[in-house]
Amino acid sequence: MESSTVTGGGSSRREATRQKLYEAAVTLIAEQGFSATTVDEIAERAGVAKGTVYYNFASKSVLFEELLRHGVGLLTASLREAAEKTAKDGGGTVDALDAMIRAGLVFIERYPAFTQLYVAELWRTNRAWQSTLMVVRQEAVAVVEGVLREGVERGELSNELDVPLTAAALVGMVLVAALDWQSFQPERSLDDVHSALSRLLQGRVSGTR
Amino acid sequence: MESSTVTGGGSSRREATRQKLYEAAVTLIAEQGFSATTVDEIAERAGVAKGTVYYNFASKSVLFEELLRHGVGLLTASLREAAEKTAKDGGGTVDALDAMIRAGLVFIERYPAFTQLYVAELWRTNRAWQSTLMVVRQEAVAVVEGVLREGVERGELSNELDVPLTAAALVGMVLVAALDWQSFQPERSLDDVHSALSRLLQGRVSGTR
DNA sequence: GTTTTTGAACTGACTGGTCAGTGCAAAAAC
DNA sequence: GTTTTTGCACTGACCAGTCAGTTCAAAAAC
Repeated sequence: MESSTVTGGGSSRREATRQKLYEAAVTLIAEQGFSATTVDEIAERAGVAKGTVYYNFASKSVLFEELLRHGVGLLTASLREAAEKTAKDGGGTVDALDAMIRAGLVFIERYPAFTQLYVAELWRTNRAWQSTLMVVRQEAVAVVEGVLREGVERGELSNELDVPLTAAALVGMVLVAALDWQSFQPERSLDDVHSALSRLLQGRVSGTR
Repeated sequence: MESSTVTGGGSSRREATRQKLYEAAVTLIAEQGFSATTVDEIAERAGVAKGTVYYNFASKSVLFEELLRHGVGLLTASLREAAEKTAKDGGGTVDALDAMIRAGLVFIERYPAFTQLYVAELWRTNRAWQSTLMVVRQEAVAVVEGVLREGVERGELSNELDVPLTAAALVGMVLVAALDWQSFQPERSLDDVHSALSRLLQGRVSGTR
């Protein structure tokens, strides 16, 4: 029986184990933080022995770094797809941003633990995995920046717009609103959250109507 | 000389020691996280003996909780003051929001470590200090929600506006933009950041001019 | 003289990482 | 077709080190 090659990685027994370890680690680290999560816990949750963790990953930190890369890879792919699909359907820049907001919300709804963990670690300094985190952050923000920049070039967005800062602000808006939604108002629908953010993006906050 | 710490002024000798401990703890925990920070480190950084930590605080967790309460107290006071001052000067709701954004940025510029730590812990679950965190979060968000709600009542904001979600989104926008600013573009001025966020708030993103 | 701080020793529980050994399915040898 | 070998993936007991929290006599500050 050979490789039913799923995207990017082979599907050996080993790969399945790694996947289980990712899933176990992401939940535990999101809840407790990296340091408070023990390798024993991760192994137990994944249903494997502790030694297996070290057979598959060089160290606890390396497991975490690869988890980060894996997760952000999924996010950027999703954002990029949303932007491209909008462009192909003849939508403008604002439509693309709106589609990316929705894609971001869908991602966070699906992988809340990863999002939580990412936010918690992103601005720490002096950590072993800081360089990985920087790279991975830039990948994600770059997608948003790209759409903004193109919008400015095409005259659809104000040329006074500060691309990097606005990108960060938009990402933050979605991130925090979504985490708050998940944590404190889980009964709300994704559409609710999306329309509230959409309204904010399009400046339809002021005015009585 | 008072260095920038999250604590306000104290009077007794004991209070001074507590402040030194807060200051040491906030930096270390922001950088490394709660679990990775040892009590020995905190004591050393504060320049006191380990025994002093336990003379002043019942435990490491209690020290952390009191730190949280104090820091968020300062933030909410600052936000509230900004909103009230704007109201007194005859500004509208949007002006009040703008003033609060600025107040938030000033706070984050002054206490970056506290902000970082707060964001890192806010959405965690199953932590000992979760209830403290919830209370403290609500205090802060309530200020923003209050201004939004009043704006809707006075017809200055759309009555379709989702108050809690918009409040969370605004807070997130400021938080993430500011942390990104501090971490990745520290050369930018506060005014730069403020005007970019202000533009976003007022929907002056679209359009060429 | 009372409050606060010191500083070093100690405990008991926990943690990241190691390693000799097991299980097993496919390949090789017969 | 049966037996033997190979080597990958996994196991779990074990180790050396670490940390929160305690204790306390003595000093310092007030």
